[in-house]
Amino acid sequence: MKGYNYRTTDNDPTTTLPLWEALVTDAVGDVIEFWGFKRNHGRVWALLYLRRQPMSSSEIQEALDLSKGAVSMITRDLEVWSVVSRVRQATSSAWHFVAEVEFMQMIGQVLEQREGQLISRVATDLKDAGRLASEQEDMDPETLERIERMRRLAGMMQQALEIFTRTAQLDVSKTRDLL
Amino acid sequence: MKGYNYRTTDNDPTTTLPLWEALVTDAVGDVIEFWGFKRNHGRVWALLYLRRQPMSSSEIQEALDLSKGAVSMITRDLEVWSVVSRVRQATSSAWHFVAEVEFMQMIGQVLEQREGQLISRVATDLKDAGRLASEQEDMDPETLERIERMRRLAGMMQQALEIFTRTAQLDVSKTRDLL
DNA sequence: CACAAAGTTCAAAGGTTCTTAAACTTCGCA
DNA sequence: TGCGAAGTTTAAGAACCTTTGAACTTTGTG
Repeated sequence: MKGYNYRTTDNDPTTTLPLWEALVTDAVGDVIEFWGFKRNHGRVWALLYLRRQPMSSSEIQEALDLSKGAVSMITRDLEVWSVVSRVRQATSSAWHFVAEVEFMQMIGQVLEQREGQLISRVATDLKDAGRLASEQEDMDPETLERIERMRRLAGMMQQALEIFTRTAQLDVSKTRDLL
Repeated sequence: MKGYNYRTTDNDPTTTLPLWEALVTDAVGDVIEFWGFKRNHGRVWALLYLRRQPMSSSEIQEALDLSKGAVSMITRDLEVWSVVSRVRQATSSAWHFVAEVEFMQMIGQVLEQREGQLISRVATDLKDAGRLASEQEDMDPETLERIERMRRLAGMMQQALEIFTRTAQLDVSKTRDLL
């Protein structure tokens, strides 16, 4: 969808990350990007989920070829969304991160939030438009009807999207031990 | 979501387009942009739908403050997607455009196409990753299990999205005379 | 406390997408 | 056929998003 590529070094990344791990992290990165998040959000989560043991920022940074700042920002996002948590390791003074498994929940939450903002604004604007149009002198009633129909269509989209997010979450909880 | 603003002239666009029309076209533009299309696709369709009579390229251009090239490209897209059609007017040698009403159909089609491409690629990559990982010497079976679980999650997303697109189209056909 | 390591922030760089303007092509008509 | 209007294509540029890298702040430990 976006396809940014900021790799500055020409080093083969497989020298630090096995191909199979790269395939998995990139695949999850693609999926998460499709849903409107950043590719690296998915890559970091997938790496932590695969490794199954806490990783430090610098380990993540090296494995995925990211900058220190990027790892800081991405892990903070993932933590806010509750899909990653921060733990202490006895052997090190640095924070380590582990993957949580509630992945669809994050997607559903953010989609519903985005959708809500959009639809409420659109509904307001279309209502205003209808009011202003009806105040016009030589207004065709058919035009007013069309505005009203668009308003209903927007509401329908909202319902459909709501159904989707609920279904997606339900499917996950149905097979709760999937991840 | 995107929100580009290339308005070069500082002229008030309401001098050429009544406020209520601008509200409607912008609202539809916002919705369509949310679905991954360009804002101006929605604006042009909404204008044609509101006006209820064929409009020439230059009329669209002036009403929505677009360039000649932009109108050409946008109308071509809309025509390919069958949400706008091109007609001849007796009074003019120029093509005119009218809005079709199958709006959700276009969204559903394009979503399913995008989704299909993505999911099939992800499925392939995760399958490859699982195969490569299982060929490793000291591979933990639990890790293989996690790759397999991600593969299943991807399939689940596909199903959920499919349900959504079908539901959205179904809702429209149920109320087929909505628009 | 001091200092070193870890973590955060943000201006600037790098990359992608969209729009425009101008060159180019096609179409309608005399 | 030749001309002008209509329409299409595309290189250049504007706007936007993401990442980086360095300065800055916080944290842990002797």
